[in-house]
Amino acid sequence: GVDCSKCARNTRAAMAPPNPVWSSAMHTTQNVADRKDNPVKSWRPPAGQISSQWRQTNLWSVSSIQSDLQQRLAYEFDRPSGSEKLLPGRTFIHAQERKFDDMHDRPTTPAGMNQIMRERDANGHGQPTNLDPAYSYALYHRDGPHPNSLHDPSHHGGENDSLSSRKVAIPDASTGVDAGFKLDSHHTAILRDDPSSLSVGLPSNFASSNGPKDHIRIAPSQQQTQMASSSLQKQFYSHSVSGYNEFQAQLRNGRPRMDAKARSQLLPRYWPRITDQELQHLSGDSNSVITPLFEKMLSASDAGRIGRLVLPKKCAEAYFPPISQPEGLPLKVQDASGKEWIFQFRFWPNNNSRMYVLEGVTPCIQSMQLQAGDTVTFSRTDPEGKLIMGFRKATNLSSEQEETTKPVNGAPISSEANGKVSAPDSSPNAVVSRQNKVNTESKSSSPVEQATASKVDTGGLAQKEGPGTGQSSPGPVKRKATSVSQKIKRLRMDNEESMELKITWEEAQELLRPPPKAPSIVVVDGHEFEEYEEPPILGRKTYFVTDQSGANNQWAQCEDCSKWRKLPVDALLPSRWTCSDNKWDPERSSCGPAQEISMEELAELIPIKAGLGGTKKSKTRIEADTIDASDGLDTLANLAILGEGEALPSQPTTRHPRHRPGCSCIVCIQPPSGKGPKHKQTCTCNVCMTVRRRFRTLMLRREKRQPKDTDSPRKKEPGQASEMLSQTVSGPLAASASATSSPQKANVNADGTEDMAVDHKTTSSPVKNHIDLNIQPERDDEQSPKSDAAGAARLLRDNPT
DNA sequence: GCTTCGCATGGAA
DNA sequence: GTTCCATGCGAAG
Repeated sequence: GVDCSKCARNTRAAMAPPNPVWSSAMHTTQNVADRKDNPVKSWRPPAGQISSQWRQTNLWSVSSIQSDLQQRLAYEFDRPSGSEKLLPGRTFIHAQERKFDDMHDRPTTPAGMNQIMRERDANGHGQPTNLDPAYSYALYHRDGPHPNSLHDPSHHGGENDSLSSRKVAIPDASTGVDAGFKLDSHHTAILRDDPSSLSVGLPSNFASSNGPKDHIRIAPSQQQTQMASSSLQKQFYSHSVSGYNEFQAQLRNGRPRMDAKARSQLLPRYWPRITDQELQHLSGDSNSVITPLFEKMLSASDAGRIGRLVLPKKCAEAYFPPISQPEGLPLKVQDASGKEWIFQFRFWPNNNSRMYVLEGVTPCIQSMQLQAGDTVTFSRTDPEGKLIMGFRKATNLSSEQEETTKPVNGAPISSEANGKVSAPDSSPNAVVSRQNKVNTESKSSSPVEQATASKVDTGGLAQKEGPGTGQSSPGPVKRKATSVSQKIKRLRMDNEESMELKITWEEAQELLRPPPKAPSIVVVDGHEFEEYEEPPILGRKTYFVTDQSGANNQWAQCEDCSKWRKLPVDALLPSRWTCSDNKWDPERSSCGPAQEISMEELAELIPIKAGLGGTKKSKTRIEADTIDASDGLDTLANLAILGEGEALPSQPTTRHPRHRPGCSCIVCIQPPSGKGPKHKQTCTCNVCMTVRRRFRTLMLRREKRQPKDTDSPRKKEPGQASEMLSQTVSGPLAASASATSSPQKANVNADGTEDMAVDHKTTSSPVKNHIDLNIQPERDDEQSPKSDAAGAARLLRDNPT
């Protein structure tokens, strides 16, 4: 609400044009050693100060027109919607750059950023500016390798995956969601006939529609992230990409303000993720164009007292002036408070390459109270060409919070800047930042690192060594911590996106329907894959039940009249579904006819609707479940809201943790109330086998808990447990099946309480005992006293008698 | 003995 | 296998 689009647009951010033409002769030759501890206060660009000279002699700035063009281009280039647009005039610029490239002796300069420029030229020359949201959305996601791409494949591993992975975009946002299936050829694949595959895909009815043994394999957990993120991205970019709020939200999410090709060249950890608030703060009242260049998380060495900040090679060569001598050049850098610092930009020969460093950064780092793990950002102002150094504290709520509210160098930050700060907790980054904080704290818990930190803390300012980066700590610890830090950062990048839409993948799964177009069957390694050329679409949420006769159905609610209609299990409903769409039951193909069964009966069938229609409260719940599914994204969002609501402690919980309608877990496949055929004692079906395995686990655990209680009759040998099992299990349905799928029965014997008692009895008289079918081995530790065997075991332990 | 400088080393990408 | 880069370490001041 406080964001000002006007201001934001003034603070133009841009993908940095790689290395403007630097000239070593333009830089001050003052001995940095003499001045690096004396930051220049109130620096004004007198005759040819570094940055302005860069610009004045920059071949990019041969005319004011071009300068203006560059500003404009910079802004457009940065637009998320135009991230890959190429700009008129770039041809000339490239030509100049190339010329410069040839002129300068930079023997060790790799392809680096110059390639980026050429690449851009090749890709985008002549490409018209196109701000069409859909178009730009597609562009934003089309990060796949370009035919002319020179990017290093290594840049696409790990950290970059979430951003570079190809995704399937659905043209019509109202009918589907980009599920982000990461498959070649933009295809969606469904694995068939693989009993080991995790059935977390489409609802079971979908499987049945495609063959009785079908399973949906959703391979990587990344899908959750991608689906959520891509959904939101679509919201942002497809629907109102030009709106500043969306833009701002995108920025808060920390996506890099840079060209996709630049991303492919620069390691992701150096992508500038500067926010508009930061930019606004950096630019102050001027109308300068702020061009984020890169950022770097400070290592222990960087933040230590040595005063050397190692610069990423490609960043240094791309954005800092070229240097041919190891001594390098003094660089003036302005911090967010306007204070000028002079660093020595130089390099060390290293393995036939160079290692670029900024020397003399200690005072600046200390002034900013930075430590290892924090991030410094480098930007450039246009047309002044000043280098701006910002920072982001790793432990603070958000970067904009940090830079706009915390005094820098003692200088209070303007209220204007403060006014632009959004509520930290409302932004996705808040969560992420909390994660960072946790990470930092956890890392600091290392005694070695703590000791190191205290040892290093000898500076005038409180300069504690950063988390896990004590300068003198043993190598392995330190390296490991550094690695962890990087991995955390990568995780954060993923999480930033996954937090954009609070819906779990499992929840989303319930809404996914196969695309209408029939799949082709591909056999890979003996497994049949259904390969869809289109991603799944969002459908209406339905509930899959097995009625008292054992028939499988699904139930859906009419969007108009809210009546529930029984449908065949293979019915695939669109996101908006009404009785008139009920082609399966002509008698109830309009809103007129009453429901086939009462709400009470329906409540019996739909476990998640605990107390459905039975109480006022439950009615409220079912009303709440009548979500507006007019749009797929809305459906997801509404579902997310519902999911959050259901997670509230005050809400009645279903008896099965994370129980999902339509799932095929041991609990959910049970007929309600113990009805239906009973399994034989020798049954080896999945349910019975699971029950046996669970029982064995339970017994083993109990033995571990009571290892010294040798007199206890409950102590059993593992073999005995198995033995008992064979005596005890007479089939899952005989074993308290009624407890498993009927919430209404939750308070009676068949629930976990009884299971506890049963369990207890089992130890003394196994033959008579039953097994709790609610118990799921993978959910041992969940807190569900009524249905959780672990809770039962705890009760048993606490009340051994 | 301490600090700084410059390069070397080796883990990670 | 190569490159990057965090940091170790010896030499010099």
